[in-house]
Amino acid sequence: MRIGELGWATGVDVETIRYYEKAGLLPVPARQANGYRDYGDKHLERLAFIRHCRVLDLPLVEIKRLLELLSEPSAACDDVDHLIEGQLERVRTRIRSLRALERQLCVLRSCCAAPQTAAECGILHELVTSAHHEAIAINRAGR
Amino acid sequence: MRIGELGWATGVDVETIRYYEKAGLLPVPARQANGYRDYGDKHLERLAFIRHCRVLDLPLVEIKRLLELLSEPSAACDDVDHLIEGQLERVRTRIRSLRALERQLCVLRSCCAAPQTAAECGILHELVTSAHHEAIAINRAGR
DNA sequence: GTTGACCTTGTAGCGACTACAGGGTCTTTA
DNA sequence: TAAAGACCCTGTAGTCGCTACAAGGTCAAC
Repeated sequence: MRIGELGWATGVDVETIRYYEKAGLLPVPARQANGYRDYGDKHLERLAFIRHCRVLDLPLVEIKRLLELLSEPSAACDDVDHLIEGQLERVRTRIRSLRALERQLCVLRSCCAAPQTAAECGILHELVTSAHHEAIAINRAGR
Repeated sequence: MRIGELGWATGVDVETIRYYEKAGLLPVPARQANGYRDYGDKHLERLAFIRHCRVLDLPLVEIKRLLELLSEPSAACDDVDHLIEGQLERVRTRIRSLRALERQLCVLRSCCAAPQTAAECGILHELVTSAHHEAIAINRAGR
């Protein structure tokens, strides 16, 4: 099948497919007589795998490693554990960080009482004040 | 003060400060006789503001808008509400997405029973299977 | 004078795409 | 047959927000 069909089958943009090929994630495919790329089931399965890993937010370099392990059936699979554990930890850290950010934004939003001018804006006032306090704190902490 | 001192006072890297200046977030500063940038309190406060907004994960383009509003005291501040609401919504969406991702990764991690080879790896097996099912689902949904 | 910290401008790179530009191929329709 | 539109190709550049050089200048301390 041609690249558009592969993209249609996997939900991956054709330009992204070409990018993955260039990045070494997808093997160079055969070509039709007119120069068009010609993909088979192997590419389809491999690209679906890559996409699934991307949905899991795994970086390409780690996806590459997983693909290597898939092609080395006798290799030890502790790398796989480590990759997934690492990713899980990153996700958890990010959730905590975003939770804190959500709380801050909620506080900030509550500074807004009613439509008014920028000069009277509670949110802007709070942003400026918080920034000022943070700069002072940095100075005290010796950054 | 020179750029290093400004960076020290705000916790922002000197290269990032120069980047912000180039991006139009910071006004072009005065220069000392030796060509070094010379910053005053105005720049300090402004950069602290920018940094604080970055901590809130606001994109630079929105920070720029907020800075504009700060310099137009008579402008209506509903833009500020919109920016903060928008950011809050983005953060919440991202949290939900990461939560789902966390659950997936936990399921995936539980596929790992013991150290074994890649051929027997429960995680890899699950990744491949899930990718396959997703590709089929995409076909059914007409993507 | 030397050394090391700091400064300058300009360019390039990171990660993961995404969007052209310029040109070729193929099918359908008038 | 020609035109139009969809699809394809390679190569380059851009997005976002930094971050890291390269090459060279400035300054203070030793």
